[in-house]
Amino acid sequence: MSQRKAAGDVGRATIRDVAERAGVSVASVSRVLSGNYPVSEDLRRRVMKVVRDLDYVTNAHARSLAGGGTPTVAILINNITGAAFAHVARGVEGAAALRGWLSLVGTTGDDPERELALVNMMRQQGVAAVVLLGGAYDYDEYQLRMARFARSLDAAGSHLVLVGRPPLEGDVPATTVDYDNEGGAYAMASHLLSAGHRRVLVLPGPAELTTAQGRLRGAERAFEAYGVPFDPGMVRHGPYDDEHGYSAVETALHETPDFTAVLAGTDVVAAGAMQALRAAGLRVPEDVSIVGYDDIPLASQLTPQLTTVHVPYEEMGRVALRAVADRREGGAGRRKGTDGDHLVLGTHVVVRNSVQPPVTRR
Amino acid sequence: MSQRKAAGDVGRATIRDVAERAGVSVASVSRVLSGNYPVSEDLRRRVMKVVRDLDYVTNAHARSLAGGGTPTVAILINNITGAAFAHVARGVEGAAALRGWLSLVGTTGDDPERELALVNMMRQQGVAAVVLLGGAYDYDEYQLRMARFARSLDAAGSHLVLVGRPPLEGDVPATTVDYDNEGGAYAMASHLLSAGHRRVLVLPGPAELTTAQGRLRGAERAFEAYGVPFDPGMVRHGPYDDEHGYSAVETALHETPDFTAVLAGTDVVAAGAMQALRAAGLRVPEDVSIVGYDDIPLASQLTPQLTTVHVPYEEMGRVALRAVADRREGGAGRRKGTDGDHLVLGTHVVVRNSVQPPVTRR
DNA sequence: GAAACGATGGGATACGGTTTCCGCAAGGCG
DNA sequence: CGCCTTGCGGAAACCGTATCCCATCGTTTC
Repeated sequence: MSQRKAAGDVGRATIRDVAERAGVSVASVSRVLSGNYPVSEDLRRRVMKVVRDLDYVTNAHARSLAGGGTPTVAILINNITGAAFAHVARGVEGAAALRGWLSLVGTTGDDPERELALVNMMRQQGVAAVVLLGGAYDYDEYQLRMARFARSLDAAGSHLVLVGRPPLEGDVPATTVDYDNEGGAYAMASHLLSAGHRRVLVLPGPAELTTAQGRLRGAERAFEAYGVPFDPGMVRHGPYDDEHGYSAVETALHETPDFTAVLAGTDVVAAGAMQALRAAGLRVPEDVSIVGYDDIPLASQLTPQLTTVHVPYEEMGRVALRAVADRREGGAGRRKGTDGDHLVLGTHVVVRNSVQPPVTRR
Repeated sequence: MSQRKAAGDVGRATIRDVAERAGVSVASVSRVLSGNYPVSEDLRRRVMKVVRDLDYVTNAHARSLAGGGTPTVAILINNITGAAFAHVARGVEGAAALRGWLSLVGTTGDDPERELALVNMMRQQGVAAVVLLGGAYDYDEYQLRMARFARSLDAAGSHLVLVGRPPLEGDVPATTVDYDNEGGAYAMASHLLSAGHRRVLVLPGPAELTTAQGRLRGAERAFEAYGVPFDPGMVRHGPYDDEHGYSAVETALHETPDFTAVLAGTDVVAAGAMQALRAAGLRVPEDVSIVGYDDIPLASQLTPQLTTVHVPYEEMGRVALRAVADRREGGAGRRKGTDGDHLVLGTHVVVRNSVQPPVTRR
């Protein structure tokens, strides 16, 4: 089993092969390729010819070992299938590509364990930054582990960026790019209340997810501001998917059928809710109004088009990448000074056709 | 600017640091960590303690340089926002994670140039395989370049997998995982024809995309089989997005308003078409029937729920990964023999509520 | 015409691990 | 009691590239 340098070796060509074949030193080849050192035209031509002949490409691992290499951002996403996250990822990727950075997407499958494992894996890859997408889990232990990762990434010269979740507590070296989650929910609920709705079915999402908590809080605050008593019995937690929207409405129609509007924690949940109402013979928005959250493309494709809260997901992705890029430029200079560690982007209600003033029913 | 080993060095810890601090040799540390060599319990304990203290992780680049390292699959996707591709990606990632492989997603932004650039970049990364998602462009030059990449990936010990597009012509070392694209379109069109529709607006997608071509061909064959003349004037090409669906229907309502059904090349296009019909005061499916293609979640969230062609996207992703994994196991043994280079998965029509027999209109 | 200098190319070394080859100590057996 | 295994730790040789330092050669200047 001779491993090395068989005559007709099938492995990839190395810089040494190129050098040998061109009759020059490896240093010269490296210089021709990286271009940061003057080389004679003759040498360049000779080397490039061999490079083409051998179809040589430099080994990225070796390059980054030797100090060079392209900065890479890792994007950790719960579910590649989620439209909102996909938009953030696109924002990050676009901004990364602009700077010649590489980006890498990992999927956690909604599993906190896997998320932590991936962060670790990224650390091994020596990425410039890890961007974590989506709501955090509100367990103490989870938060603690996250903080530990932030510190250890920082120690390794990398950096943690949290997108779409609240910042970590305490003095943790992480950047957060967030949006006005609670404010959006407040505005959305106000929209419903000002249309005259009083009995509102609230489907905020999973109870342990920080985004769901914020959206619920925003709704509560709106009720308070309007002087309308908030009935906790009208809140139904559950996953961010259309099945939950469907089943929650189905159950509610039996248990508390007097609601005139549904405040969904997500456009997808709203879509499920809409199906359930229709299956029960109710019209939207004539009989029941519905609003969503996120403003993913689906929102405008539903019938009726969904009134929802617009979240600047793609912009958040761009901002997140810019944050880590800037921090890199700043370098050792002002490491601590201008932390600017918590950026918050605005949200706003997009009014479409899924809300009408309530009518007495049944 | 002293680079190396300052006392309070902030860089990541190396295996040498661990060895020194534990009072053992680097070899011992490596053995403890990789676990493929017997070590005494005492040694293991000592090393592990230091590893924890220093929060050490092995450098993935160095490891893969030295021959070890985790196999990595690169997934190249046109648009991370496209639901169908996202499902394939999820399939690949799931199967990869199962084997302990890493996966990496790159986005081409529908730009053939960038796609080729990314393939090259992946080659540098030394990935085990490159999975290319989505329809190919039907330019000769493009196909040729793809073939070249397939060969050069193969020469570098990697492998190209084409998913959801027809195989490359000639003797090219690439695996193709495809679905019965034309057959699905045939079945879908037949469904419409057997319901009695004769004047059908066809929105296959971009003319230069192979998937769109296949879907159009399937439809034509169905018309032929039913003995119904196929009117090329009813075909409108355009991008795979809802805007195209909307504007195409809008125009068609002026130019050829006698159609009783829309055969969309994609569920998203169907969604756009549905909006346009409704904006024109037409009901779906009472006045006009609509069918889509892909069966992404959107299809069942629309009102009415969309009759469409189910494509096993996630399964395709899994199959694709299995194909490269198997090929790796097979190793040098039977490199050429069992090529099994072209796998085709079945499609089927999913009947929902967007089709009705036609009624005379206007 | 010689010395100083700029432009280039080559050799050696570092990057952070893995792995092979050795050597030493302990244990088993005759 | 001595010799031969067996087990485990240490030194060194790579993996493929970038870069530092030095040698060389052709110019330019005094």
